[in-house]
Amino acid sequence: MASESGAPGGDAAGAGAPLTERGARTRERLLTAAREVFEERGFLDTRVAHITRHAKVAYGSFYTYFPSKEAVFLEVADRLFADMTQHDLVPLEGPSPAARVRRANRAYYEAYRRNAKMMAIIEQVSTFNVEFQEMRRKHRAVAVSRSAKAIRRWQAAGLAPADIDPEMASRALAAMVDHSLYLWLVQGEEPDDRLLDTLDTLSIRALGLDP
Amino acid sequence: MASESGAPGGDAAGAGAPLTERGARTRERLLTAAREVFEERGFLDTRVAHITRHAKVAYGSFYTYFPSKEAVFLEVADRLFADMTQHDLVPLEGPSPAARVRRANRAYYEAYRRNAKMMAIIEQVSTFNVEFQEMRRKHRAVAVSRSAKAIRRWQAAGLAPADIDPEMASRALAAMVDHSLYLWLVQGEEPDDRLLDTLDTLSIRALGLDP
Amino acid sequence: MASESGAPGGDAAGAGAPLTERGARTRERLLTAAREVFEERGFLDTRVAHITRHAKVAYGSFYTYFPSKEAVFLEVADRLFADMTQHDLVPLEGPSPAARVRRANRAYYEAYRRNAKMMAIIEQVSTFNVEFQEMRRKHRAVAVSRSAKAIRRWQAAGLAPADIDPEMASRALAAMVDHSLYLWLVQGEEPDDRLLDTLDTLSIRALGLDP
Amino acid sequence: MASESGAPGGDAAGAGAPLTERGARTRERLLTAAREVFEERGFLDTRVAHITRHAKVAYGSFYTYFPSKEAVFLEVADRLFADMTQHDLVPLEGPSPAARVRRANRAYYEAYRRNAKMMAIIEQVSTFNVEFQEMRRKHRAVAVSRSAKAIRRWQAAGLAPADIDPEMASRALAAMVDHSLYLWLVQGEEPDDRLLDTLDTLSIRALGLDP
DNA sequence: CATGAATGAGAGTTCATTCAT
DNA sequence: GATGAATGAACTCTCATTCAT
Repeated sequence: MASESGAPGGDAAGAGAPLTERGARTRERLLTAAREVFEERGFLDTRVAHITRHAKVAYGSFYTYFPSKEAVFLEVADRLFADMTQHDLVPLEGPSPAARVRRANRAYYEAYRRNAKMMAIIEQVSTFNVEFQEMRRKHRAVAVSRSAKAIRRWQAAGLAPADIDPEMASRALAAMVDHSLYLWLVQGEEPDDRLLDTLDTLSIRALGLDP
Repeated sequence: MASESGAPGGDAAGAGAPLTERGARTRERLLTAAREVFEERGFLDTRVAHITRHAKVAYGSFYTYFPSKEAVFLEVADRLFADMTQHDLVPLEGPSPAARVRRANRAYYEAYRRNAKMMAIIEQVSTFNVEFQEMRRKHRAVAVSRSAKAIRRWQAAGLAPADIDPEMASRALAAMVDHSLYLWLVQGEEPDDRLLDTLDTLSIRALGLDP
Repeated sequence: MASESGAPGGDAAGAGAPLTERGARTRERLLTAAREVFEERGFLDTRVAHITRHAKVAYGSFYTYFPSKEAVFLEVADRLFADMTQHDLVPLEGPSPAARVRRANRAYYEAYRRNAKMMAIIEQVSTFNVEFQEMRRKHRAVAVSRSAKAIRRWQAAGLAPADIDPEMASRALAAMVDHSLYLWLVQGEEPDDRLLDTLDTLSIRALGLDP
Repeated sequence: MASESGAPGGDAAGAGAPLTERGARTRERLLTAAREVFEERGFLDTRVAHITRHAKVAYGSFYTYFPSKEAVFLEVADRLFADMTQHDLVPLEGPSPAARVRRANRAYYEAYRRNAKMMAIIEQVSTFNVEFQEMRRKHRAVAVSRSAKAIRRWQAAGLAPADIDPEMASRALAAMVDHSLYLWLVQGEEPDDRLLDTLDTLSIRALGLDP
């Protein structure tokens, strides 16, 4: 599956990976073009012809590298998720739980803003493509369980109240941040920069952390 | 708003409201069938033929009452929103802010569960239909401003901390509840009934209410 | 055939003629509306619904009086031809052949102008409806043979050169007048009132008449 | 003008000019088939499927080269007009005005007879397609102004009476010839070879030329 | 007679995918 | 590999005509 093989050379696409230098370049051009076109028109309104035209590649060449429109999208999304979860790799150790919540929220916000257009399309595809839903579910699960682990640690250290369910709380708060950003940055809900502060404050209060 | 233009009596282009009893029945059959088919297959995979077959009317009869697939959907969604927001009309006066938050969350949950399948489709359509996005935005705005007003009242009464932005907080918490239910009831995220309690607890804590 | 039964009460339409006073009025309303709508939108773009709406009559009532869209059109055209050929009945005796040519041309022009919109539609229908072509052919034949007879008389009286074929000449000159008016009044060819004088002059010269 | 936008090389919306030899052949097959089918069934009764079947190509291939039925028709008509006006390029210098009128009439007659079936369809389309009306108007204007210039020259040389309006006269006579041929060759008016001679004679007499 | 709903055979157009060169 | 033509199953919407009330 694409989520396991983000790097070129994997067998994500189902079509033979390019062996030559030239092939690799063409494939790359198609991927870049695909992302740009998807962002511009959405998945549904994107035609394979749009992608090849944008990539300045022959129509037929598309199918040399990708077995279908879904396949390119999956790979584009894969790269995006790599970018989105990169911040998680940053050492989460820091001065205080509250500070770390704030930092994580901001990092996610930055990543979201950077990829807002694709996030919109990802949301779109998630509504009808089961394979893709599964991919998202996995990504979410990883993030949620990481947060849950942190909460559990804080509870053990007496920094967070014990009556909170770590899994459920991280699921709910992730949903809050994620969807708030979606409504703001994708659906164009009236922008308001107080929102970010509010998300921090609510998260911290909800978890009973010392601000 | 859709409830004014989509309802019988409007003069949507090319389709008219039925003038006879019989026509009204056919229209109703189509609406019911439409909802059932949409729930079954999603908006994109629904064909007008599916709807008419399900309603046991001729293909062409569909266009006697609706100018397009989008139009029936809008009307189906309109009815759904009416049902979803009905609970808001319940008097919000109650024993305590925390109790009222719980009650509102539960009411929303019940409504969501009742309409989960359609909510999925509504999410789908929202990702590509601008007109429909606007309709949802308005519904959200109404709900959010109502919650904000409540928060403001509680702040004035000293029942909630003053440093919370009522608008932003209600936006964020609505997003939390809404999206958590979406991931659970629509996307099939591993079900867990602790989630509901967690949503209540987090909401109440986040708002600094006395549990 | 419609051309033989222009008056209500004939069996032109194939549907029973109206027996009651009320029926006659409805039928009349439909005929008037039909003409107006045909003139406005052309035959092809006219829908039966347009006609009934315009006549403020129920959709189904149309088929009480006319078996098809073609049938109303035929009857509308029939009335029009009656108006167009009325002027032929005016005694053609006059001071001189040239004067009579002029008078006939002007009379035709007046009639054409009066009915220009319908003439356009008639031309349209003639291009695909064989039955209708035949109707027009008959009308033309009558007019042409009448003119031919006049030319023959003038030849016998020494007022026109004998080397002209009366039938062919009247066919050709009728075509000239008819089509010139068509291009002018229907196709919107740059209007020019010198055209009428030219038609007279050319007709008279072509027939070798003393102006 | 159609000859600029309809011809290969234009970028008519949705359809492109073939880039390969093979594509050019397919396009040509479609054009030929289109003309044959149009002649056989008329514009209105022609289906795209008829054309593709006749050309032995897949249904969809039609839309590789033409954006619509109208578009092929425009291009077929364009080619026809090129053929119809070819004779105008023949040097008009000749023994006498009368002889040149005769020659022009005969050349037009030959062209008309060669293309009679398509002329019928062109007439049909002209009655409802505005774009196409404009195209015909332009072609007519060119032909008429050329004749008018000749008449003017003859008047200057004293070969034609000065009281004739050259523009109007050439419009009227063109209408006469055109429509007479139309009624004969298209509408199947009783054929008569005296008609051609009569058209010559009337034209010459009408213009006051020395036979 | 009047009314308006019901019918369903088309027709044009799209576009992912396959294939020939 | 690259190129672009070829394919044809869908799908939506129209509208003359028929029918039930």
